[in-house]
Amino acid sequence: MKSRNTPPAPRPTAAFADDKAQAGPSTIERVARKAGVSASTVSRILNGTAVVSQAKKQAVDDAIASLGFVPNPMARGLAGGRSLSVGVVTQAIDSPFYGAALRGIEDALDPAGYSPLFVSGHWNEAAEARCIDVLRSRRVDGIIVLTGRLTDQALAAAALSLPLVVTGRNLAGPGLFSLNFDNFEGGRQATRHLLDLGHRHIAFIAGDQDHPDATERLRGYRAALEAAGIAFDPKLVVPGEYHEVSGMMAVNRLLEGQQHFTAIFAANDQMAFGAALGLQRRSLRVPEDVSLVGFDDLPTSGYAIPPLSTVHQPAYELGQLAATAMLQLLAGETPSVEMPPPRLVVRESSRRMRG
Amino acid sequence: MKSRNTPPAPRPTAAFADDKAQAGPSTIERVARKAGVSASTVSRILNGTAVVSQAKKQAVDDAIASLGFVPNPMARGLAGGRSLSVGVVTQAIDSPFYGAALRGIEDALDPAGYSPLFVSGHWNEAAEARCIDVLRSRRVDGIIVLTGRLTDQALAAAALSLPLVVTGRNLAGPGLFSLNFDNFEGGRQATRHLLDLGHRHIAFIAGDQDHPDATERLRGYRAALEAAGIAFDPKLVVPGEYHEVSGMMAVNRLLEGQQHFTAIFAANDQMAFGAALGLQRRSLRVPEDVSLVGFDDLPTSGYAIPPLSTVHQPAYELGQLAATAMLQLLAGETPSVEMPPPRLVVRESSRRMRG
DNA sequence: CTATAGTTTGAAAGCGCTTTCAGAGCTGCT
DNA sequence: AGCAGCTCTGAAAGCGCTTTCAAACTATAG
Repeated sequence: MKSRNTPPAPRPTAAFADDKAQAGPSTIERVARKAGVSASTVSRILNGTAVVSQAKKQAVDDAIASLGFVPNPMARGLAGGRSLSVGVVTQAIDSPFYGAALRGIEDALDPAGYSPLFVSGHWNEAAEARCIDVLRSRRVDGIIVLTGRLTDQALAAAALSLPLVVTGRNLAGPGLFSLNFDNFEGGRQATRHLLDLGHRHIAFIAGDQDHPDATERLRGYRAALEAAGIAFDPKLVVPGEYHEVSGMMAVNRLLEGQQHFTAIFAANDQMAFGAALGLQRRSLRVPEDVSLVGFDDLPTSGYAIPPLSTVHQPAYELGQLAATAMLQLLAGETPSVEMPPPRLVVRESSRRMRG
Repeated sequence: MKSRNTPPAPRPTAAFADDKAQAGPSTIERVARKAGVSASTVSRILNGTAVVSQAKKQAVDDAIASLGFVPNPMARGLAGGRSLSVGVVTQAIDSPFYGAALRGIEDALDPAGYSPLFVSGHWNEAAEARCIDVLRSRRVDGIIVLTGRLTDQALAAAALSLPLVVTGRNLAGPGLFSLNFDNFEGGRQATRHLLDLGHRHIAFIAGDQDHPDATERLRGYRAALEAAGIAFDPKLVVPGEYHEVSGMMAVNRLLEGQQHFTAIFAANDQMAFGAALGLQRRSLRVPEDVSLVGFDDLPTSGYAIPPLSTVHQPAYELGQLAATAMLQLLAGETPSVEMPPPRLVVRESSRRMRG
């Protein structure tokens, strides 16, 4: 039979045809031999690629079990042209918000045999672009981008060569799916809540205006105000950058600007914490003097002092849904997932206006 | 030249020997052809495996650049028997503490060409054991276990087949390295700080006693007390479970037990936050009525109300060091990294005893 | 009982790389 | 000049799997 070139006598790779459980790591070949079939058949059973007689299937299953065989993902990837892994570009793996999302992704991908590959973009466009390259070089089958700063075009371009799911945008295209939380509605609900409590002078600590989430939340704030017949006052809106310090500085700015307000809506919880601290430093109490509402509902928000009223963002579900959408994309289907609506969680940082 | 078997005419795989930049993804073969050398030479240059003449190296480098060639990690892994990836078992990818450590790992592994594979064990022994299996099935080259509940034997056993670095233990063995923070000293410093402020009745909210970290912190507390000539009072020690609620319940327990105390040392920041909330609910102010010290120094601890005095744990560095140790293990060296000593960060939750 | 259309199976090629192995060029010595 | 001892390079085998392709059966029809 096969007779490759003879010159350098091929060394005997598997000299003995014994199917004793020799120490070496089990290969598909070993399983095949033990079950008395060919490697192709084992592969077919493993992947459900073709019909195989019941008898052989049983024999192979037994052999797999007794050998404790686990297919080598690298060989699989190389031969099959797929890596069974999906890349995840996150902004900060150490943020409480993204952490939960990552867990959701992990949990949704696992049952499908896919595994996530996390890389962090540190809120930086160039770094994110690099992340995409890294992931591509690792031959991932698809990429999930959690929010981020990349331009829509950059994303669309990436989607040309690889299925892509992105959160925090509204984008569509071939091999591209986006999953967006209703930030507008969330902002509206938070503001509406303060309005319902009788507040008329509500300050807003905004997030980075380059970001759709941030601008949407602001839009929600304005919409609620408008619906209540209250004029929008730009002086009550101060910029922030989504972290604690900027919340604190925003409060200082508000106070130094002599603005009158009885409530603050911060575009995320971290800024709300900073704001609370800033208020405390000026001897203003939450919620006695100022009501405070955040956005995100971080795991710790319920234990802040005082426990923070906030708009719940289902980070874990977001991750799950993104991963599910990716699996659908990978299967050639059109994703059919949808984000749950925003939900306000009222705790103790907001209360009815005195008086 | 070579004449494989003729029967089923081998289809022409690369019929033309043109080195025009054909669309297909670039392979080492294409680079070789373009540079006018053999694939082996390219591989040698890529890996620095052998000396290659300067001229050829230059030609190859140019070819690589112009083709934008990136080696396929799967082929590499398959051929080389290494995956260039290291598994990381974390407890909760969404915990602020672990998140920072993961970032440290990522940063340290990257320059060496290795990439991390994160899986979470959810503080559950069985889940962690499964994680190890998953990682093994993904053919990682080594595993880093961040704390966790696995027994020392289980870890030692795993280390037999794969280099292993584990944090929060003191273990050693072939292919096993452990990296431990000095929790005893941290506990001592925190307690000592309260003692220095004049407190004599210091309660301790303990962590899970199955955990070395927790018991060590308790030991530090006792040691500091003893050094100050104060008798240890078991009634001032209440159990907790490292999360906010348990801190709150601990305070309730203390108060309901009519214990007299003017300060609390919580075995981690999350419990300290819970304790602060519990105190507030009983109208006790921090630090006016009760001083509070935590342990960990989470990113948010500086923005809590009041900003928390705590023992700083260098989570990011921990990750970096663990990864560095892993790289050394992988290189066959004996790891030579060491954890920085504990450092107390004094903020506003602790103050001198009145009177 | 033979031609025909399915089924089920195995051989072998190949995924893109690493790593022997041996040959080709040189150098320096006798 | 002749040969040992280097250094540098290419051919080819092989990592463990998937996937044609064709052979071997089996069932159905003529």
